[in-house]
Amino acid sequence: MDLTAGDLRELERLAATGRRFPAQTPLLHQSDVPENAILVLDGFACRYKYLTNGRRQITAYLVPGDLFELDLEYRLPLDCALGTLTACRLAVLPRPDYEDLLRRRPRIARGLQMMRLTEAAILREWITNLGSRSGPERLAHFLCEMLLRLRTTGLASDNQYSFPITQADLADTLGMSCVHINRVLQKLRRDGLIELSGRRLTILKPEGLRTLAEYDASYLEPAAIPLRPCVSDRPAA
Amino acid sequence: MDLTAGDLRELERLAATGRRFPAQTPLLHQSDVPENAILVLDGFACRYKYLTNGRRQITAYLVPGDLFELDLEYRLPLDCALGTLTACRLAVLPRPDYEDLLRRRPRIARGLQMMRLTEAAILREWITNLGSRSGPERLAHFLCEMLLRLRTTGLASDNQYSFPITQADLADTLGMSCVHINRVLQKLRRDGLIELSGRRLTILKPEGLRTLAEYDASYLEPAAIPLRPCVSDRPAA
DNA sequence: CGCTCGGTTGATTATGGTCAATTCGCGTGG
DNA sequence: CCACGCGAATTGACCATAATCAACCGAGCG
Repeated sequence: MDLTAGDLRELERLAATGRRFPAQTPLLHQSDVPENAILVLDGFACRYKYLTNGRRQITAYLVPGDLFELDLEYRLPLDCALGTLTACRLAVLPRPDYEDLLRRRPRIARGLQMMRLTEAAILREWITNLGSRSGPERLAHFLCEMLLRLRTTGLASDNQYSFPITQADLADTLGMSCVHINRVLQKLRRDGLIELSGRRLTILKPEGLRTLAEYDASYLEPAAIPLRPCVSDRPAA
Repeated sequence: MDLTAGDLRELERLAATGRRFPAQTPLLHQSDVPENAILVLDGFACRYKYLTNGRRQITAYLVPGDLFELDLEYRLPLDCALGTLTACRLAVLPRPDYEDLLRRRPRIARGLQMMRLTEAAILREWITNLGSRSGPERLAHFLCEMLLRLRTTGLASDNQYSFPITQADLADTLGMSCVHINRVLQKLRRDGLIELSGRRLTILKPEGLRTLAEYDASYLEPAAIPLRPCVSDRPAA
């Protein structure tokens, strides 16, 4: 992105203000009217919905650099809840500060416009994933997406990244039971595609995983707007 | 919405320019860079993706009043294709006209902002639907959503609407095989919830259908922006 | 040391997919 | 007017994928 030095300073300043939250913390719930924008600095957060039968569906991941936005004009109640998956560091931006930031930093505002397009593309990709792919394909697709998204902020070097997500959360993400997630994970391991030990994921055969998932990354291409300064100097290509 | 008389005239003028397209016509395909915005005046269109295994996933329905938007600043290639489901009448708006319309009609532009929020909410709802609900629940949810969306443009009176969608298309929408769709439809009929004959759907027990689907319409509430003048004077409440 | 959470395993069941044949509705051409 | 043909809907038989239930393991923590 074509952010100015001033824009970047602004983002650095934001990144300094992070508050810590433990894993599995609800931040906002459905039908709340949010008064803060939230920038993820560290850890994974997500949007999710509960059904009355107890099932939970995660509808989006927020990884470092992702922003939970406010709609400016209308104050619509949320259509889904927001919470952390892992321990997180979050920058909490009250509405006035958020509006002010967008006014003062038009290039950042432009970047957010792009981010919205990417977010919608990801949602459509998830619909395709849930509707049209088998268990192993679904999981493979999700892991490929995470790899690319984490790369844009330098959080994935090579083909591995920190992945401290429980299998139960994965199940809620991919619309499967956690027993089944466990078996699908084992299949990917058995096929030598991935290695998942501790809280770190290594993709052993990136090409194989992409083939299995029919992964086409073009929907993410425009996503190269790290709102969070990269940790490493240069994200892996 | 708070559109002015001038805004409405503008929309009326647009609605007069519609071109007709037969059912199942591809309009744009994936990775195209669109040069026209498209307003649906009549019939159903959709966004969809093909996988190489032949499966197709529909990711969004465009019903009369819905707009296929252009992104103004970036000319991103499409992440999914666009085509008609039924015979359609569409207003095709070349990019310059579209940009011009938004410049001249700030209230319409504001309305589109709201539309985008609703679209995203619908996508998240679909993710939940595909990931967390059984066949009958999924179908019921979809039918409830269509009822409400068609009501906003006066295309559903009471609890029935014209529904000329093939079972194969329904299958591609809900991530099931068309054999299964057929059986699920029969179950809803057998349970006295709906009647679907010819190309018309009647919801016999609206409350029952909503209960089955756990349908909560709040994600659609803000959608009351018919870009297409209502046929009837007053959409059903 | 024992508890708890997350991960793993096996057995059983259910939901939904696939294949293949049949029927129905409807428009077309003889 | 009727036979034909085509796409869509329907049905049955069989199979695969994934859910459920229940038990067990293993690491980390108070």
